[in-house]
Amino acid sequence: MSKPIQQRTLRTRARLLEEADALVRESGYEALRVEDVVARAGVAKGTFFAHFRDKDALMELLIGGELDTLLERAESVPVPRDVAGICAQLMPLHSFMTSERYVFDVILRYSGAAAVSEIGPIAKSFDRYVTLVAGWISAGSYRRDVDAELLAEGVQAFAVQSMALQFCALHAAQSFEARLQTYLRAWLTPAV
Amino acid sequence: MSKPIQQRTLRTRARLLEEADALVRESGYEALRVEDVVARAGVAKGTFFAHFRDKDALMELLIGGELDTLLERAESVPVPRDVAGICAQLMPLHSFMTSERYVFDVILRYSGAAAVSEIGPIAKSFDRYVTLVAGWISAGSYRRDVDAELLAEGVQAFAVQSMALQFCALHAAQSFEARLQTYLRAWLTPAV
DNA sequence: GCAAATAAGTGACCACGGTCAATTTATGGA
DNA sequence: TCCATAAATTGACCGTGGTCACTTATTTGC
Repeated sequence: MSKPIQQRTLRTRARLLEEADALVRESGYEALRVEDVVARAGVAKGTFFAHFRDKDALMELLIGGELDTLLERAESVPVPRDVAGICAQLMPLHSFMTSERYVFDVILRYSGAAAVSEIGPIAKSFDRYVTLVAGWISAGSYRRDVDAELLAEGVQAFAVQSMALQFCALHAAQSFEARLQTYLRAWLTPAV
Repeated sequence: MSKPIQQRTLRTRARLLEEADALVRESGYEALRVEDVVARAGVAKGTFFAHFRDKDALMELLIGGELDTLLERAESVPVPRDVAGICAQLMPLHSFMTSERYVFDVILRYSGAAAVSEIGPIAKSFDRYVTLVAGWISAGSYRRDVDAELLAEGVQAFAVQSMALQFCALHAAQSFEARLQTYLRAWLTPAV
């Protein structure tokens, strides 16, 4: 009945992750090749796919890990007290998300959980993002006619929109941060 | 100096598009294979890439064409007079966008123009969407503290968010239309 | 300790998007 | 009509993600 995970398995998996991480640091996410990872880890290609469903599963781990680190940092700082503060505090996160077009695409593709039973690292981060921002909103003085959770989801939607527009040549005039602030002021502090 | 486009070119391109369209109607967008398209069009693989930069360029044409048809229809109907009306009128468009996960991903990836000089069909549709909705908002009685263009961009952001959440198992409880209406009421008619 | 059972790892192979030097076909001028 | 030039087409070939029948290593029962 016992199916203990063999030491070998852990070592192999660790090496794969380690080398993948190193390769990403050297040449970025988009340039990552499975063949390079296995070559440097000293295993066969098939071994890679015994450890990760596909290349994207590894990508999710790498990118999700980075998102988690950045979220951690954003959480461990005093609550921002206005829209500009919220934008500033989320900036490192948004910078990373837009550091490569490829990264942004992967994040969007995996931001939702495909199945309840298996919530991927990126989907988890997206939830954490909403929870974090909802907390900030609850603590601050923003509109009260809708609840903080919904407002936080809106912040995420506007952040995604702003990031997408940053990649768009037609909307390059306005900076990412300026655009996001405009959206969030209209969303969080409407003056009707 | 004359460089008239040969009849042959037009015929080949038309055949490729025609067969691709037929294949999509038979098996959906995700299942489309370049090899199948060229086989049915009776040309070599290289010919395909002489007509389209890559597979995605064809995908953009097919999906962009569909979006245009649906936008046309949405434009040729009386202006909706409330949030529910806006959602209803955009429904066919949103349904198509979420008809396949793959379609949604392609749309997101190409919703922004990579270069001002070359705005793709999908990016064009996204602009048209914003213009259309901005017109509706100007004609209706919604908040006036920010301009219609910005509000329309917000509508698009919330539509994208709602569609993304529809693919997410964690948020399957609420229907797409209900969620979008909740967002849009909060966005277009805040009651602070 | 040893054999059977199970887990881990291997690498030849496939699918499919994309490239390019070579070939075929069309066009305009003499 | 024929030739020179340019445009269109070809298909063998490549890169890379992913599969799977088989081999090798590890654990378990006796």
